[in-house]
Amino acid sequence: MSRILIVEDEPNMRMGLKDNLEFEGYEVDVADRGDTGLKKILENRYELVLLDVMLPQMSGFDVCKKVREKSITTPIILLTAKGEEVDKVVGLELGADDYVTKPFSLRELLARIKAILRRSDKAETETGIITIGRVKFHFASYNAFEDDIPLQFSYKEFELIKYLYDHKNETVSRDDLLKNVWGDIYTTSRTIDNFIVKLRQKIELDANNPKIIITVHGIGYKLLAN
Amino acid sequence: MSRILIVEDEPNMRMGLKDNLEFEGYEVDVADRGDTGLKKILENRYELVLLDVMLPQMSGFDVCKKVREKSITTPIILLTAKGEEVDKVVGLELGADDYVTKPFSLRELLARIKAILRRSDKAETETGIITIGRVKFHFASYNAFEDDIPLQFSYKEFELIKYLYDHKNETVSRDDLLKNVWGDIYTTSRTIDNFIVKLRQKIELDANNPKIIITVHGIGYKLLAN
DNA sequence: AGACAAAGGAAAAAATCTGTGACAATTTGT
DNA sequence: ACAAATTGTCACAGATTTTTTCCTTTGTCT
Repeated sequence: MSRILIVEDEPNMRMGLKDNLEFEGYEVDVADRGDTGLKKILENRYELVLLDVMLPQMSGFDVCKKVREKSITTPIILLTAKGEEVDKVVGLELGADDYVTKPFSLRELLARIKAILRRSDKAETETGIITIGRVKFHFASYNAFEDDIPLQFSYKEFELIKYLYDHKNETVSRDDLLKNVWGDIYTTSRTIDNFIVKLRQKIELDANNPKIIITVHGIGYKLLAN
Repeated sequence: MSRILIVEDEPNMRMGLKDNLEFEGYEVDVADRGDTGLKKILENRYELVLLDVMLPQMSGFDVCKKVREKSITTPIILLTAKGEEVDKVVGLELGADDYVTKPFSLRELLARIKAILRRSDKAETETGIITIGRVKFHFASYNAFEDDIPLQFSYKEFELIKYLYDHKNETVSRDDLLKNVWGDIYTTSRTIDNFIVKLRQKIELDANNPKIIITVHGIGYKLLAN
C-alpha cells in the first residue's frame, strides 16, 4: 500500500491522522517540524505528503517550495488552518496538489487522498485514457470518444464526470458538487440533476436504468467504476 | 541540449532528420528498426523519440505500447505516412504525445519538437504555472489569474493562447491557427483577429500597444515570452 | 396505501461563446 | 504620397452552454 508522510507539529492531530490512515491500510511516517519533514521527503520515497502550513521553524509553504525546487513531484496536500485561507493560485504556484482547510472531516480528507493517489496510479497515467460506460475519456486533452468516434462533451460535463471519477465508488453530495465543480453555492441543485441526466444519456448503456451513475437517494450520486 | 532518438527505416529520411536536428543543436541517436529502437529507449535516456509507424519487424505502434508498458514516459512523436491516417484516439491510447503525417515540413516538425520539449522543461512543470503579460495561466487546470484573482477565459481563448505559447517567439500563420486551434479551415481569418483582440485586452498592459502578441504583417502573429 | 420529499426529465429562458460583416486604421509596395 | 492589401475593432447574429422552471415519477416513512 501507499506510503504517506504527515508533517504536522500538533501532536494530537499528527497521531490522530496517523492512526486513521494506518487503519485505512496506508503506511504512515510522521515528522513534527518543517525541516525534518523536508529531510524525510528528500531522503525517502512517499506516494503522498500531508503538509501542515503552520509549522515551527520552517513553514509548509517553504517545505513545498524546496521540494519542488529539487524536482521532486511527490503529491502534496496542504493542511491549512481556518482563517489563513490559501487561495487557489498560491497553492498551484507552490506546486501543491490540493489543500484542505482545518477543521476538516476525516471522510473528506480520505476522499482527497484517494483521488490523488489514484491519479498517480499506473493504469491511468500510462495512456491517460479511461473508460466509463460506453465512452473513453482523455481528461488531459478534453476529448471523449465512443467507438473511437469523437463525442461532444461540454466543459461542465467534463468537469462533472472528472470529479465523479476522482471520487468513484463514493457517494458525493450535491453540495460537494456545487462547491467543487461549480465553485459556486448559488446554483440550484436541479442544475446538477440535469447534468447527470445528460451524462447518463451519453455514457450509460440504458439511460433509464443507470448502472454507472447511481442515485443515492437523499444524498447525491455515485459513480461506479474500477 | 536535449537528446533525441530517431527510429526510422528509410535511410534518407533518417539521416536527413538527423542532420537537421543536429544542426538545430540536438544530440541525435538513430535506429533503423523497431526492435533496436525499443532496445535503445529502454537502455538510454532520451528527452524525445521520433518514431516512424511503418517499420520492419516491429511497428511503431508496438514500440510505443511496449515503452509505455514499461512505464517509461519519454515523449514520443509518431511519424505516420500519408494515407495511413492515425486517428486521434489510437494515438492517445498508445501513449504517443503527438504525431505528424508525412510528408511534413521540417519547420512544422521542429515546432512540435520544441513544444514538446518545452513541456518537459523544468520551469514549467515544476508548478505548471506560466505568466504571460499580466496573467498567470495554469493550462492543465484551465485556470487563469490576474493578481491571484481568477480570470475568465473561454475554451477557445485558452486553446489559442496555449498554442501561441507552445510556439512562442515564432510567427504562426493564420492558417496554422485555423488548422491547429480551430481544426477547421472554413472559419474566417477575421475570427482569429477577434480572438487576438480579446486576448490582448486580457493580457497586454496596453492593448493598444501590444508588446506580447505581436502582429507580423502579412503572415500572422507572434507571442513574445521567455 | 397515503403523504411527503427527492429525483427525473423536458423545455424554455438566460447567459455565454463563437463567427461574420462592415468599416476604420495601419502597413506595404510602387 | 498613393493605392492596395492587411489588420483592428465594433456591433450583431447564431450557436451552444448553462441554469431555471415546472411537472412527473420514484422512493421513503408511517
